Amino acid sequence: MLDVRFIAENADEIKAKLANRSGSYDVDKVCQLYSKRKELLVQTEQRKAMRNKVSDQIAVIKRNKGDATELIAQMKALGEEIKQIDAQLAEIEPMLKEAVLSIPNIPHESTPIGKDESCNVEIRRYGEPRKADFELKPHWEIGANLKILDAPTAAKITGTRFTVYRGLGARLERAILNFMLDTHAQNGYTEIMPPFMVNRDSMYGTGQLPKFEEDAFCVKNNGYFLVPTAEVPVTNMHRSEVLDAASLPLKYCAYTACFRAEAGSAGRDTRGLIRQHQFNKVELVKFTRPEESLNELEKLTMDAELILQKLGLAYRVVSLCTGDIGFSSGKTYDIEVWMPSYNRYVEISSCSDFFDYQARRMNIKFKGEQGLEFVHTLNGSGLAVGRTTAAILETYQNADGSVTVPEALIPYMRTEVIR
RNA sequence: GGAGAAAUACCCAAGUGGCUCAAGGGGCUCCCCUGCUAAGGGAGUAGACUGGAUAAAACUGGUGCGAGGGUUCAAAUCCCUCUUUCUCCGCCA
Repeated sequence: MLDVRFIAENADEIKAKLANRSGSYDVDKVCQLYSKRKELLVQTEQRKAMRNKVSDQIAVIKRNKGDATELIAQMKALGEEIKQIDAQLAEIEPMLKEAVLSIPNIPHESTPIGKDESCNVEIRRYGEPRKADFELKPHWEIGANLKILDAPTAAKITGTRFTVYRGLGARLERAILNFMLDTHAQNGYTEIMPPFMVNRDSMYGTGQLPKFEEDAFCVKNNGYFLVPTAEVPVTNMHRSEVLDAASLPLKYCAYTACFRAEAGSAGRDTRGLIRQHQFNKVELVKFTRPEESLNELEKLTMDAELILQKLGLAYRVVSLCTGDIGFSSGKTYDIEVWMPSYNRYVEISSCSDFFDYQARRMNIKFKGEQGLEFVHTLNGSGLAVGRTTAAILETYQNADGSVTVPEALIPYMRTEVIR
């Protein structure tokens, strides 16, 4: 979230910057509630100061066996006033919080301005899209033919948008995620295996709530949420902490299954591994000093790209425009892998710099030269495993229906061909 | 799931309604003493978050004893709910 005071004092500037985002946001509401709250706060605090002072006097009188009936009566009346004002405050506080939480991050000045994804800017490309002298099949057909991906069985045991991986398919998925974790660990990321369920506070911390509740799965028993991404548990590890400045930047990588309701995407990407209710992902998370965060975003993006390079998959990097970046993000690079069945680049990683937006929301600070400051948080997929599997099957497919295992994965697969 | 105990500052810990706007240790920081080290002596160690005031400060208010409510003129202290930890029982990969 943004600083309430900052919003109140820079309302016009903020409105102008948010106008480049998609959606509309009620900055005025924040300002109104803020000034109302401030007014009430001054009133109640003056009365509390009085009460504290007189209560001390009463204590002295009582100790000297004097009569304080009159003062106690006065304080009783004052207490009623305080209670009334506090009740009004208790009504306004959650409204103000809600209003502030519903304001998204301000796009960074280097984020291209534009209304939707057509205004995203391509930064660089790597590799060549796969070409072949036979007709390339989509991964769901390759997977079904090799009996390594089984959507009908998943539909039977669970429902649509789930997949059963079988045999070398299951091993391929596991090989990819192990390869990703090992590679990131070599680049200085500490491996984390977090809970796959989180509480409500964590969902607020990273911004999935309150606005996007319908996208998440909630467990009926205890109100926990299935993680939509490892970003949620991993970033929240340091919620309400003061980090050791010398330890920054903190770098974590984590594998989790990710669970998404995919509300509003009915009919899109219904075949294959591209859009599932449950998918595997390795996530990269960083906590940095403010002045280093943009540079760390570049490095994080390259760390994610390294996976695709080692796997020999063609991709491009795109800088998302103001209309397309996520709610909490100030700047985002998407990495898009070449997917032959789509005949275009498909998102496989989203690397974002949240600046101090999440840190303020989660109260994560470090002790800097100027005293306590909010850290900057960043994260990016490194990478979505299911989509990587899909890209490998399609890119490395052979005319006979078999799939060559990319060299980097052979130690993990213990075979050179899936047939 | 059941029963009991606990949660106070960096750590340990005292404190059952008003001279506690939290005692005392330890540790840490600085200073004194000393040729150096040890020992000894002194000072500091509740910050954090919010307000008011100011050109900016100095100054000043509120909240803070696991979290949130309540009782009271007044709560670390009494009551309720929740969380976490420990002990025992049950269940269990």
